[in-house]
Amino acid sequence: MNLSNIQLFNGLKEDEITSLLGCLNAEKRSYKKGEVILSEGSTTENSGIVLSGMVMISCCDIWGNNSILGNAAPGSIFAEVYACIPGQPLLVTVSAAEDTSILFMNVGRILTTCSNACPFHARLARNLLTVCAHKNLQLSQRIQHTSSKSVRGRLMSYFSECAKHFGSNSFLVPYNRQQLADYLNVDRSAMCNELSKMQKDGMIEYERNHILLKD
Amino acid sequence: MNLSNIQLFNGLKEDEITSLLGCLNAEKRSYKKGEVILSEGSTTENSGIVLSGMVMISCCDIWGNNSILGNAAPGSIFAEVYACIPGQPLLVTVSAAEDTSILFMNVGRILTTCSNACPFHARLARNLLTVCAHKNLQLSQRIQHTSSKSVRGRLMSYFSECAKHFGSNSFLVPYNRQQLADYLNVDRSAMCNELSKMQKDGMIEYERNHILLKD
DNA sequence: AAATTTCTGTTGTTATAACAACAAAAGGAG
DNA sequence: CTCCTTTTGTTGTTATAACAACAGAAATTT
Repeated sequence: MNLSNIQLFNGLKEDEITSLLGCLNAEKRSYKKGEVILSEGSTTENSGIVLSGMVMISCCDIWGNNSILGNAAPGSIFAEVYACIPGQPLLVTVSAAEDTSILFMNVGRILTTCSNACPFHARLARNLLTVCAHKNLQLSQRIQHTSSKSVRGRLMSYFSECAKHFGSNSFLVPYNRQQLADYLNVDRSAMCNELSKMQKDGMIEYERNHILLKD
Repeated sequence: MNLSNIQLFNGLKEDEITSLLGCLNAEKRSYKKGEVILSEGSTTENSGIVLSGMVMISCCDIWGNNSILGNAAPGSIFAEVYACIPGQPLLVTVSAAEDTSILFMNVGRILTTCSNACPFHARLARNLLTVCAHKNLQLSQRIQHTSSKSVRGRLMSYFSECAKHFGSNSFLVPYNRQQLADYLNVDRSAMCNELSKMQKDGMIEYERNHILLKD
């Protein structure tokens, strides 16, 4: 992952980024598939940037209902909200969906101390706001995708979004079946069932994670 | 509504706020109950601050499923995300839950033009980030409250949050039954039904919008 | 105060999603 | 290649949420 392709560092030059990494105590860590990176209920000063692999952001209620809020692919940042609100316990758990390496940094520092020690702080703060706003949109979309009461409605809402995002009716879903079910808050087997009905009805064709949305 | 009590203006003095309002083309407007303030799909440069009344933030899919994402009481800001991402069409509709007055302002301006023309811009930008982060948490919570597959689970998740927020097991719900059902994505009558069962089971007592959560 | 509208609670029916259990396929490890 | 694990698809049963329809209460209007 090239650091200059990261949303958070948008508009910054390589050497400026290097200098920032020092400011923010950047530190790289690796995780095996399935490992928990940040736990619901804990606090953190650090946000993470996914360098490689993939992380899932999920929450689990006291009855054991697991819900996926979203994922973060290489280049994406997570836990930036908690960097902006010091002391706020995490409402979510972040875990590695596959072997993953993360760059942690104390992003919140740009909001408090030495706001002019580094000349690029202002730009970083603006980027952080943009990232935060986009996260907001992602959450709104996830809410929209679960607003239908039927499994089919939820799948169609999500697939339509995917198609729009990929600019094609043919796309790859970044979740396996269980994860997709947890994202849409439905039962996996009911969802598998509905997928095959939708294929019979000619709405979609699929082969594992590859979906083709018809007309 | 006293402007110095508004989150967005946190840490600013009265006269500084007055000066800012000029910078950001602030403009006050009033809406009758039920009126649409901002429409899904449109774009806006303006964010709104609720001065009095209440607004609902909702979305409606192509099949007519209406979902409430949240509300904004006096002092709260809405559409700040769209101020941070110029040109992004609204994913939601904002409407007046009762007679409401709104202060609109071009908040996004602090991110682009004249970032030093006004000495309070930096503070405002920081506040905006905080507000945005809090919105994020609200959306995460709304997702959590709909993660249970049962109506009862959703109600309990929401009520627990209310009790925590009010610091008491006795609290007022800011939604009527239909709105609460739309917030939790369940059928209203099924929800009413479940409420009375929960009362029979001794989990809650209620009288209209006043809820008492037992033990 | 009367009339109208909106909101809330109730009931019964029906559709459907959850659940459990299993078989088949795919992927990895030795 | 074979064994083992994980993932996906399928089926049947059951619980439950959606839906429709209505009555009573509350709020609003005139």
